[in-house]
Amino acid sequence: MSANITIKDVAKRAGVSEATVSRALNDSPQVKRATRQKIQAIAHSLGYRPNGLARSIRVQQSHTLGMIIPDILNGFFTQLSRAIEDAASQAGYDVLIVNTDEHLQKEAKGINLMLEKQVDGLIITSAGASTDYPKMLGNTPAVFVDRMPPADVVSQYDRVLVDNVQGTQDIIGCLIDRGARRVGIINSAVSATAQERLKGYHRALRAAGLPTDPATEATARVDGSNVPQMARQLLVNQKCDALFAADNTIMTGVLSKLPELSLSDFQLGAFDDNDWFDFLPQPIVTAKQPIAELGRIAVERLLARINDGQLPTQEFRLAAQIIPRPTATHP
Amino acid sequence: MSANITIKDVAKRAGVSEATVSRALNDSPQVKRATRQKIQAIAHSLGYRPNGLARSIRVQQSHTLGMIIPDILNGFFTQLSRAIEDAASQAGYDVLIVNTDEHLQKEAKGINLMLEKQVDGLIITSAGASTDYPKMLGNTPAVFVDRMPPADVVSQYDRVLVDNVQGTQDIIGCLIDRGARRVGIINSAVSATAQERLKGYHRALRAAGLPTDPATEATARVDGSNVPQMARQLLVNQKCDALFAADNTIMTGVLSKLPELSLSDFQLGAFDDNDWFDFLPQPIVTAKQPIAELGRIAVERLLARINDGQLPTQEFRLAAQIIPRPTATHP
DNA sequence: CTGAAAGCGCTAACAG
DNA sequence: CTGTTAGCGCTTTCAG
Repeated sequence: MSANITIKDVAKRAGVSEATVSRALNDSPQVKRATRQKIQAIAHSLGYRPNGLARSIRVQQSHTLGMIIPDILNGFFTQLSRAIEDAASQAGYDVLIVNTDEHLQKEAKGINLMLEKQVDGLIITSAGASTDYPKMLGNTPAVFVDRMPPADVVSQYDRVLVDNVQGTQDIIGCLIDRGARRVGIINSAVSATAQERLKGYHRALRAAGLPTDPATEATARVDGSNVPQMARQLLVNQKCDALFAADNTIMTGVLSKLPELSLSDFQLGAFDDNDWFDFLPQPIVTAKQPIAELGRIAVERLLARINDGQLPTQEFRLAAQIIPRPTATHP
Repeated sequence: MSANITIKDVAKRAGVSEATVSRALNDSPQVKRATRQKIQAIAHSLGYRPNGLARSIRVQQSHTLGMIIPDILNGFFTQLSRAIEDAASQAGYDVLIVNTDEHLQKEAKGINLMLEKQVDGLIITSAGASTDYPKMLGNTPAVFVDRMPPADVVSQYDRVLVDNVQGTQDIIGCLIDRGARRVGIINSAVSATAQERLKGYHRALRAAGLPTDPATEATARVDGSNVPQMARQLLVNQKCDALFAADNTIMTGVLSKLPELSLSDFQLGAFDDNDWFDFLPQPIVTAKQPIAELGRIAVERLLARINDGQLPTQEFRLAAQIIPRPTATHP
């Protein structure tokens, strides 16, 4: 951000006022064709580049969206961020991304940062239910994706999520159809989502007339560090014949433990799909989230709210697609 | 970016001038302790949030770095972006990310965007050798990571890369040590990098006294669409007993084709490592890039250049670490 | 220690 | 169709 050439330089060089240059550069129809072209030519030859900050500050909007995600290394969020970027850029908006590492403090810092950068709106995947979002956000529009805002303020925000209950129920149902009689679950630590997935798990068991057993239900730490040990606990000690991992990270933890357990004849299910699951010897039944859709709707909704702050808030629930995996290629 | 409360509001409320508020908020030592605390309290109670754009425009720097990457879905770049974000934020800089999808046009648009947003510097993983960076960038500092800038302007920019020759040579050498006699390569389309990796491949063959054969050398399309077919060509038609994939994307293409070829007794090597490679039945020898280092150095260097535009440019070559994979766990 | 005033680069009335 | 003027929110001389 060094001594750059400004609108003033162009104006001087073109022998017109700054206002005219501004108009010409913005293709205002109310400037003579000839002048406009001349000005644009001069601007180009001078290597003029508009200062977006100055513009934003003047017009009172940045045309920029902020996005708060907990872990960019997690494939789900990488894809989500990609989807959101695509949708936003199609609407002429840029997006700023901040990683929270699931830390509330980093999240707070990130949100602050974005507000200072004057984003027009925020897309948030919350790192925790304890944050006072209304106070943090002020009147900056926000939509929550993938994770619910804290219960006491849900109704104040739009949210777009996947149907966790149904998705989980489908997976477990599929495992049972294929012969599972004792299904273990390693759930995530994210409260609302975890509850829904647990509910789906229970429903599937009940629907099949199988008993629930607290001994087959475990909850992973947010960093996943205790997952391998839990996998062992459930598959070996508890003799589960199928194991459900409630998300991406958890499934990875499970997979890392499997070789040393050297079991056979058990099934695997997981929420969130990964392309490379196709390459594994052990098939995994997954629920694939409609990530592009999630992103598209979130952006759409956020932009709508930016244009009309009074819009009533809404919840969007999208169905997850079950990928049974052992099919054609996996006999 | 709606009607927010400004420094003026705080000043009025505190009965002081805007200047004093500004000083107080920036912890200037030249404002009386009492006034400062009072002002800060008022600012807080009013929910005042500084307008970063206004500040940036005034002080002529944004404390923001821009990052241009070709594909955020590629694990290598996700990790790289993460590393860069970490390093930058530690230095008090934010980072803006733009995805190019390997499209020169998107890259140009992205760079433009960042410049308009007045980033203080740019970290670029170039999408093509044909771009006229000096013209695009003007005097905004930039460092190139992972991919060389165009040959005619290399010397104008800092670059931080991995030692592709050595890394590849190590992988191929390892495959040969384990018995490979006819090693195929599917190279990437990225020119400079590809040449280096091909060189390493040739060197390893020569060192082992093996012949090179153009029939065992293929080049993937940038989108990887023809990789599966190439894998078939090399492994089946050309009867290679080992296959080297020059990057992440290519390896994925190869893996997707393997099941239907149902071969046995062949080896796999790849540049770029992925955690999930550990879970595959077929071990893969990889060269793992020191991504955190790459990011750290890039940021360090960029910041140094921001502070001193006259700094002589430099090239950093980091060693890739070979992961032989069939070890302890893979007998 | 604090205030008044100028100005970063840009756009939006308001005149002409 | 174009110029003049004012001002977005902030920091920074320069005075006091």
